Amino acid sequence: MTLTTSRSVADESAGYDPAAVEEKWQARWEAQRTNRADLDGGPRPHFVLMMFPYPSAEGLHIGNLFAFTGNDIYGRFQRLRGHTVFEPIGFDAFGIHSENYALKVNVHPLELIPRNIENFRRQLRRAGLMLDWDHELSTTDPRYYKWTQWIFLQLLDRGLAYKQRAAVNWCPFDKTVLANEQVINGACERCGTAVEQRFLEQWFFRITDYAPRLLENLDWIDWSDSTKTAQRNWIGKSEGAEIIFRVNEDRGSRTEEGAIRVFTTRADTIFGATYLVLAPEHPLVRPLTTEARRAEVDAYVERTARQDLTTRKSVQARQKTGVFTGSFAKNPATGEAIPIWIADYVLMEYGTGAIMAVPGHDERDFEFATTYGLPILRVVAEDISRAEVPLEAAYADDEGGVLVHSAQFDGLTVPEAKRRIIAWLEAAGSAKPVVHYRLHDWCISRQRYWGPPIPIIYCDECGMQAVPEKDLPVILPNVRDFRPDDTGISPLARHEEWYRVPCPECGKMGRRETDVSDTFLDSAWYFLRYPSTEFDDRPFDPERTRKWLPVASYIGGNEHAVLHLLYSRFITMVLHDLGHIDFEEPFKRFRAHGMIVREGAKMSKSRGNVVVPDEYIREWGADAFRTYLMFLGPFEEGGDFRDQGISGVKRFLDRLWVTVLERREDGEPDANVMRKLHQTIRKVGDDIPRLSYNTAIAAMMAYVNVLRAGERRAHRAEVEPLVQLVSPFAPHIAEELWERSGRTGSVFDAGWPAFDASLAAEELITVAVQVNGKTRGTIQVTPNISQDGALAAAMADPGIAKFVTGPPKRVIYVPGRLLNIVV
RNA sequence: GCGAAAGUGGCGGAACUGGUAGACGCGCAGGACUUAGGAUCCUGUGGGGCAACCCGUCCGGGUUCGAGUCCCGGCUUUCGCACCA
Repeated sequence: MTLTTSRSVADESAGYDPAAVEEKWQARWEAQRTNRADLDGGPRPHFVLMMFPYPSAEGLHIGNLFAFTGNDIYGRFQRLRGHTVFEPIGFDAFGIHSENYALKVNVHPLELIPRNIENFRRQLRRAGLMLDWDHELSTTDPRYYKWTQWIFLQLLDRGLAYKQRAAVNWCPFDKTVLANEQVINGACERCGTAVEQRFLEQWFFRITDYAPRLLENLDWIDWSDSTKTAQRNWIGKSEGAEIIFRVNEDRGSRTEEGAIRVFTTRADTIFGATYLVLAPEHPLVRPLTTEARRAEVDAYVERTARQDLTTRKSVQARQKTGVFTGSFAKNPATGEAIPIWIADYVLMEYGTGAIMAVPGHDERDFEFATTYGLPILRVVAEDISRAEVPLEAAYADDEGGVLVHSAQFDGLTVPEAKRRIIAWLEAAGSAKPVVHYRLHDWCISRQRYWGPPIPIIYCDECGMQAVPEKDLPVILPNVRDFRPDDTGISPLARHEEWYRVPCPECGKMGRRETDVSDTFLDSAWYFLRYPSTEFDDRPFDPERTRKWLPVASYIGGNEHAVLHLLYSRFITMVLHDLGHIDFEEPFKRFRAHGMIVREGAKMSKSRGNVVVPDEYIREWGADAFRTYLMFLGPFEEGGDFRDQGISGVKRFLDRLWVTVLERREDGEPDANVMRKLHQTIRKVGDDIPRLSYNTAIAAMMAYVNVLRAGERRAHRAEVEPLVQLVSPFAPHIAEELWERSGRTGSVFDAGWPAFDASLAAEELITVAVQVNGKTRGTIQVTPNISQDGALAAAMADPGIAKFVTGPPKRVIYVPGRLLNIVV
């Protein structure tokens, strides 16, 4: 990268000096409070939200800035359209990320985070975002996390928070538990270490209670499809039946222990269920194991327990293994006794932890049956005539086939058979229709230091007590020794002076809960806090909330599709149900932005190809940098950052600058130019709401090219609206040019230029002429010309007429676009 | 394996509900102005052909007057989910 010769503001014949212009306007915005929204009095409120950043030591990265700029352009546009736009900013500063970094550099997070935030503030100001700094928040501020703790208590009160000893994901590197959503392919999403299974007392939120609603609302909220699909998959609804298999009937067992409940989505295949499989952790494994099989079964159970989740769940190691328990169950459809096995491919955490195995129609069961020589029956066939064709692989199609070898159900289609067989079994008391979700309850406790303490006190007399609301916040103490250890107990537990506290009920000495809550709880409600940051006696003011929420436009990365975005929806629903807010979906519109790569490759510190925004802004200016980021490609798809490309955008801004400054005030504007102007106004105004920023910029570039063609100087009426069009993208230069056009006040209070369709209409339009579908030329005609008129005009063109070798068999005329002559 | 999206010049990318493929920009080539240019301005730029023209949107079929766009089959890439019963 080379430095362009810096020009003074005085020498402006070829361009402008972004540093001077941008500094001037950033200072003026600050002094005149241009970017502050009047939250109480402002008309037509419009809340534009961007995912608040984690204030890392490295500073703002390109992905942040890409998202923020895209959001800012949308917000500025809405403001120009007459809305009061609230564009707040905050910092997601709690969490393992910060804590691990603090440990690494050996600086306390209480010192580190304010420093990082200060750097972020500087960078965000320099980027020219229309941020309302009056409502800045940080999740680490006791004034904020007081209410994070309050939300916990709301859930606790409603029975939606509970503590349970459970198998949890434990990261041995970060030394903490992880939510299921934070485990990727059996590894910690943060450090990549293989996650272990541990049994610990943990706090959970009953998000599964909300699974149906979280799923159903996806049908009507205006979100990116990719995000909705990701949430649907994560919630993972599957409809099926629970079927009861009686066991050891020969021994006369009729107790509950004598029954195995299995979950299946393929009740239609029950005539092909030739064995059962229990998860090794299943409580019935022990009672069902016969003496003869005990040693082998115990060994297998123990082996599985030792195995870490990565290996167990990994696709590579999916060699099916299992052991026969020695017991049999009765297939309720056939009445036959079928063997009961245990195998680690059945997971205790899903369904009932037990399955009926149908090797003929399930790949996993087929593989298992093949390995252990269990019978494989065909009960579904492509059609009746193939009923006796042996299966070489599982036939798992659950739509196309028909039933065979299934007694009175033979010949039914699979969907029909599902209904009929479930009903038949239900009548006999051995089945019921059931819906299962993959979604698990949200484990929110973390055995770490850097988070909001969970507001609970344990008393030997009174048991578990919620910290009374008047005692909130429970302040996170400033302790020097916050390194987590391998015990699974929070570092706060080592600080007796903090955790010793009187019981709020009886006053005797109790002890505090020493776990802190998950960072994702902090970020699951921050948008509710923004409009109400000045109130300390309530989490969100009812008036303000009614006026500003739900969020009108939310923009963020799709990496949060199942974490932050799902949790936010859940917390919002809970607060709605508790009567605190009158809406149940937090974000009216959400759009996922794309990713920025560099020279076709992913950016990463290890590759050393990270774009540092500061450097580019210093050299090219924030306006050029913003506009370039938006010009790279479709906002929702991201783009490829190439260093050379930014010069084109800077050139565009320079040409804009010169054109506006050289404008003439006398005479009349050119009708042709005005036509292009209004076409551009329409195009940009259409493109911005759809986030098609790259094409909006292209249209403005094309218009500047029109203005600069030939020797003429542009008229004021031709350039002034262009300054308004550019302003959401390049706010500083727009303000400067607005002022230099003799206007007073901010361009952002000047409104959006009016579009006049009559001015945009062309007098003559170009119609493509095809002969037999091949384009042979164009004709210039009036827009309302008839088909015959267009045909006559085409035939008058010798270059076209020569292809018309006979009388036209057919003529197709698409008005204003195309004429096709078929001969 | 399942699900979603996408394959267009040397490159990033345009093309609304099927209607002039390649807008806009980068790069490149030539020219102007210059002591100079990695500044600025002008011109050209999908491939082939002297030309008339021909060929071109991952590959192969199809529907249509007309297909980058729709349908069928295949290939490739990216991103989710992944022994979920």
